[in-house]
Amino acid sequence: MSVDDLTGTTTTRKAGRRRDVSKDDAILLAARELLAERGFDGMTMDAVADRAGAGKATVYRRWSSKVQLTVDAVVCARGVAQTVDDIPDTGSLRSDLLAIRYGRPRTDDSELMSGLMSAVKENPEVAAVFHEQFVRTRVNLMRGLLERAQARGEVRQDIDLDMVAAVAPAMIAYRKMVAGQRIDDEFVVQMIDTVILPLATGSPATAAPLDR
Amino acid sequence: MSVDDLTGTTTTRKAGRRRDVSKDDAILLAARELLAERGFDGMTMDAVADRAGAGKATVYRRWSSKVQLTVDAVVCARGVAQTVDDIPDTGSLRSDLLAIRYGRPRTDDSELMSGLMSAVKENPEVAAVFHEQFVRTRVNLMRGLLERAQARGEVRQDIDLDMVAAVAPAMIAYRKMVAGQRIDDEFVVQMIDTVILPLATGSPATAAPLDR
DNA sequence: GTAATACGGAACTGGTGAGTTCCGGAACCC
DNA sequence: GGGTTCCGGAACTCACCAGTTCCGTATTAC
Repeated sequence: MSVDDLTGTTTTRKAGRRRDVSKDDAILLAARELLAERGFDGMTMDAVADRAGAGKATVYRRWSSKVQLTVDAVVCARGVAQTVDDIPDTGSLRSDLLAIRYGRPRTDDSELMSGLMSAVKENPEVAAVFHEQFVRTRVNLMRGLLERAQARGEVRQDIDLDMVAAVAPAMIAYRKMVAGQRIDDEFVVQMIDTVILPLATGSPATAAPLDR
Repeated sequence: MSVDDLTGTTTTRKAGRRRDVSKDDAILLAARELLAERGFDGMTMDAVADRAGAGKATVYRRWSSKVQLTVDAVVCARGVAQTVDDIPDTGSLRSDLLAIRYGRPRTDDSELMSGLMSAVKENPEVAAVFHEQFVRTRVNLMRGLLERAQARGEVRQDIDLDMVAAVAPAMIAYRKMVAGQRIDDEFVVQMIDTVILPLATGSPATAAPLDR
């Protein structure tokens, strides 16, 4: 017996080897990588354990099923820029939009996204976390930036915010997952200049204020 | 022996029960339905045979593998409106766009599309027919309509045709497959009026010329 | 009729993957 | 050291599914 937890209640400090918490991260990372590389069906629990340098028993000691592990892995993959507040107000919508892209040090999560698609169809639990992570967050961010630009008087008042906010996420997801093409800077800049800005500001094709 | 084919050459008319060609269609239809309902992985050959009222042996007598059957099923699912020429020139881009939707008696193929996504990732043969059927065709159609409207002077000359042509397919695919929402007339009309037309014509939000 | 072929259905093979169990060993508390 | 818990690894069960084979029957040409 020992008194060692923060609430001050008496607990039993269990004897024996303690669980190696660093393995949690290794397993989650392996799961994310395999999800991105091979998709949900292609991600086998053996492969996850192998890549994490763990035994399959260790994985199942911490997560009760493949679905639970998948959900946790995706939840823990949170990107950097979640809300409007994470993007400093640069004073111009164009710069704000470009700034999103540079707040991304982590593993390309559009891969993760397409890897999850198959699981979304048949698993409501995965679908829920997927929707929260990859749909709501992105559209909300776009919407926030548009509203901020509207407040600055940069963007028309009469646009359909929800519709316009969905354009960029849709085009990026489409190019990546459906058309199977890369999302490079060139595409993103071109899309912002020829679609998003004209739509938001109502001005012509925004003849390239080239700052790159 | 008998002389019965159209070229007049002597052929051997085989004895025995003849292959029931109507079963080809039944099998292809069953495959398409199951593909749409359960996706590629969820479509089992047993289920296809069952639904078609055929034995599995009969299916394999006609298609050598699940992949081949899938490819044929998708190829045979061709929609009605393939090219610009199938859409009569109504004189207005808005009407042209709305006309696309009404040339569609067949089973909702956005379901088919999302059901195929998983197979696209890992099967190049499926990916090729998918791309031809669901990507190239749609963007080309959009591009054709835009060019026609440009020739009428209805659409700005300085827009990025490829980019703008991709917007509608992207938003529809995104809403359906990623966001998991329905594609109803309301959404399509709203998208046309608040995104596509403003983008193409450069005019404001096209204050609803309501003709429906 | 007879031989040939297609049919539906069922049984079968072989591979794969989720989840479980067991082992010898390592880490920890007392 | 002794008891306890975790570890990696391997072997296992169980279910599912692609593809094959076989059977009794139906259809056709001769």
